Formats: sequence, C-alpha cells, structure tokens
Amino acid sequence: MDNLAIARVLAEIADLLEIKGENPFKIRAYRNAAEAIGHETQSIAALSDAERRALPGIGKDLAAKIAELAGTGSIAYHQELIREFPPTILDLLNLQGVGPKTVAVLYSQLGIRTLDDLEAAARAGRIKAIRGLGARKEAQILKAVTERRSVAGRRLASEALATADSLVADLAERAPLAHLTIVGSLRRGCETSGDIDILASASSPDAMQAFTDYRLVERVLAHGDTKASVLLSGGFQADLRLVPPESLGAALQYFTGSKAHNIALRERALARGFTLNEYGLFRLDDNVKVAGDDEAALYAALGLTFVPPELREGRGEIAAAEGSALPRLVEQTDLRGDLHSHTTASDGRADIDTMARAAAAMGLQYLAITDHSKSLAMANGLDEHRLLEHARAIRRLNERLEHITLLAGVECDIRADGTMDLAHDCLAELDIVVASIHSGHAQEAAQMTDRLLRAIECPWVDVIGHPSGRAILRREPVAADWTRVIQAAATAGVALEINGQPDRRDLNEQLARQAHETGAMLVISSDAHSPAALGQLRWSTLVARRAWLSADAILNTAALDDVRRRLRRARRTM
DNA sequence: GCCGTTTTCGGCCCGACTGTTTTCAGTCG
Repeated sequence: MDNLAIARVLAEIADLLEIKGENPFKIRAYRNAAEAIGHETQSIAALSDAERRALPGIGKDLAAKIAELAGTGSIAYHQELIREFPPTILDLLNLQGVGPKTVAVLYSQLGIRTLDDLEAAARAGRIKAIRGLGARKEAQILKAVTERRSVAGRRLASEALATADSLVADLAERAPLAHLTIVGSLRRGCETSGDIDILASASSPDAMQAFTDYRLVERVLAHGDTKASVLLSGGFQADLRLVPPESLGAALQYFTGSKAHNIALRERALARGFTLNEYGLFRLDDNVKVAGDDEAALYAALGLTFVPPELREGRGEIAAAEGSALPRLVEQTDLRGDLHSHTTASDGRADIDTMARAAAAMGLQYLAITDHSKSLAMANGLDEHRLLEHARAIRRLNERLEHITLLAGVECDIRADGTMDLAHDCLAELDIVVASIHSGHAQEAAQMTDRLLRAIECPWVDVIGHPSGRAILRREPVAADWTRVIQAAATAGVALEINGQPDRRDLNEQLARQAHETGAMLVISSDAHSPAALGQLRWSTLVARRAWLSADAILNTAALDDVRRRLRRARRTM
C-alpha cells in the first residue's frame, strides 16, 4: 500500500470526524498525519512501528491504525464512521459556503447524501425551512452546486499564474500606490493551484475596489473592507487581502502559508511569549509590536533564518531554520545550460539556430538539442540516418556560434521491453542521450521497473527523461519500484531529469528529494519545443527548490567541461 | 490524537466575512 493511499484514508477519517463534530484537535491530528505521509519519501507501509512513531505527528494510536491498514487493507474505525455517514456526503464538503456542520444538518434532517439530493432539496425549498439556514443560504447552495458542475477544482500552476499576472497588472494600473504580491500556493511554487491569492499593501482601499470591479469577475463571493473573494470567468477563484504597509511582512508570511507552516510558526511565537497574526508579531504581555513590516525580520524575531516560500510546507523547515541548516536552494540563474530541447527536426517549432540564440539570450552557456527518435512517428521522430545527419548540422552550426555551445543529442524512446529505439553505435556518436518513455504507460509495476532498469543498463544512456511519465491532473505516474530505479541510476551514474513542462514537473518533488538523498545526479531541464518554452526551466527549478536541493545537486549548474566529464558516457565501464 | 524549556495532563493559531441572529456560529483561508 503506497503512502498516498494511506494518506487518503486518514484524510477521509478527518473529514468524517468533522461532520460528526468531533474534537477539532483530533481532526487536525489526522489531517497532519495524512499530509506528512503524503509527502514522505520512504514507504510508510514498509516501516516498523517504532520508525513510524518517530515521524512527527504520528503517535501510538495513529501508528497502530496505519499498521492495521497496511496489514488488512482497512481500518475498523474508518469502517465504523462510514456506517454512520455515507461517504458520498464528503462530496458536499467542498462546496462554497457549505462546511461540516451544514453537511451534518442536511444529512440528519433531510437525509441528503449526494449532490443531486442537495440540488433537489434546494429547488424544492426544503433547505430554507431548516433552523439556522435561510433563503439566502439556499440560493447560495444552489449556485455552488451549479458552479461545482461547471468548473474543475485544482488547475495547473502555470494557468493560475497567467491569470494572476493579468489580474495583478490590471490592479497595478488602477491602484498604482498599492504594493501587490501573488501569495498562497503560487508563491510556494506548488504544482497545482486551487485559487489565486493576492496581497495588496496600501493605505487606501483603491485596490479593493479595483479587484471587485475587474472585468473578468463573474461573481463576488465576499466583499469586506480588507478582504474580498471573487469567481473569475474561466473558473478561478481569486482572493484579495488589503493590509497597511507596516504589516506587509507579516501579511506576506501569513498569506503565503502553508497552513501547516503557519500553525507551527504561531505555536512557536506563543512558546516564546509572542502572538503572531497577519498584522505583525506582538509581545503577549504588553502587546508591543516587535516585527511586521519585513518578512525576513519576522522570521529573525522568532529565532529563525528566512524560510524560502517553497519550503513552507511543514516538512521540517522550521527545525532546520532554527539550526541555520536550511540549504541554499538552487536558483534558475545557477543553471549554466539546458540538457533537453527540441527543434523542427522532430516536433519543435524552431530550427537549431533559433533555439541556440534564444538559449544564449537567456544567458545559458550550453544547450543540448535532443529531438525525438523514430518510434515517436507522430512527432516526426528521427531514425539513425536522419539523427546522424542532424548531429552533423548541429556541430557545423556550433562552429559559428560564439556565446553558446550546442550538444548533439537525442531523446531516445525506451521501448516497451526496455531496449533503446536506436542502435547503440548511433547513440555512441552523440554528445548526450536522454532516454524517455512515451508509450505503454499502463504496464504493471514489475514490468515497468524492469523496463527502466534495462534502460539504465544501456551504457549510452546519460539521462532518464521525465521518469514517471505523469501528466499533472490528467495521467497518473507509471507504476514502478522507484527505490530500485533510483538506486540503479545512482550506481550507474545515470542522471534523472526534472522536466520543466508545466504539466509534467517530472520527477516530482518527493522523488527528486529521494533521488538526491540516494546519491543520484539530477538535471533541471526545460524540454522546450520552442524558444519561449526555454522559460519552462522556471517550473523544473521550482520542483528542485521544493525538493530542498541546492545548486551542487544539479548537474547542469556545472560548467560544460565538467558536465561532459560527469555524463555517464564519459564514465562508463565497458 | 499529539506532545513536552512553565505541562505525561491540559493545552492545542488567528482573524475576516456572511447569514441568521439579537450576540454568534459557521465557513474560509
């Protein structure tokens, strides 16, 4: 049983307990454990009881429940809750304006257990008859049901950011004195985003007005003096918070989150005789403000080094910041080259020269041209003959280029049986080979693991591209024994890619961290199919940062000579 | 249900907005 499956059961218990009206701190304990387990790199099911209990947030009871789940496939306590409440009512929980109390009332008084039940009851006017609910609540619920059916939940960070950037640009024009920052999960660099959070710091309310008047607002969900929420056309929810300039630092901290990080930080503040809110850090005894305008100063006042937003997930960053043990995270400017890109030779949009100049203009010192191999016919993949011709063209151009060096490479398909899509003597002619899976994603774990291990055994493979093959929100990662695959890559000196396509980000942050801890080399790549897409290095860099990686963990932060020496082909033992 | 530099029991983050109320509970982030 994998970590995500365990986390899902614990999170569902938390939801059910909430509807039941249980002790909120007990609920939080289940939530915290689910969150921690979902992001743990080692397999929880494989751990001993003592090892589980050593994890933060897991005590005697939860360790026992996890053992029960791993051993029998279910938890009796969970089953009891399901007998009490049909699990379908959990669908009602994330409706705008409907929380656990309302769900409980709807179920106990009207027998509502599905979205359809709820809609029918609202249309029949049965909800407004309940004490504590009213006609407006009924209308709100009906709207929320309609909206739920028309829009999906979470979206790619790249889409959210594009929407957020347009919104901020508009606000900046109409409220020029406000200091605007995109906060929340986008600032933390998460791969998906549920809503768009914007912080405005200003002494006038202009930004608030501009926000609710924004041309793409479909519906205003809430609108107060300092806080407003809107639904944008396209399905995004956006929240704006307005704070005075002297609270900018505290507000940035607070609205960046995550929730787990904030709770831990506030507990730390209390333990040190302070209280922390979005307006500042205040001494408990006399309510004097000791920090608030500057975010780094706020962390310092709590005895911590600055925690980069990408690490604020409640995964040990506060303990590390206390001991000044946070890594210096890799930055996009640390990257000296990009080892994965495409041209018109296969399915790219620009020729070699255009890609090279675009990369040079970004300040990159080297760029690997890695077009697709023949079995990807849809992408006009290259056979041995065309590929070697392409490599000659790349090398000819290289002689004329001044500010950048091109590597002649390929993104070679890993066939279903783990063999390479191109002959080894052809691969041997190249400067770099990225090997990737593009088909047969549905293989069983054992077969997929063998396939990847076999690819890693090929002496001409330098990098495994987008190793898990996932498409965020669309396709699950392939099933494989990642511990074995990562170990094999580390032993063979094959690098693992962090792919920068915004819907791939593959390896993901957990596997990237595990790979680094296992001793595998990592590369941060764009997988650009156009000049503009070289900017996708932004997304893969974010993954590396969220995996706690510093520049020395990443192969392509090195100078080209050094990269050549460290590629598998230079180190292979025949 | 977890956890320990005031604690192995008694704590557990904090504030804004809405709707249904007569002072607040529920929801949200």
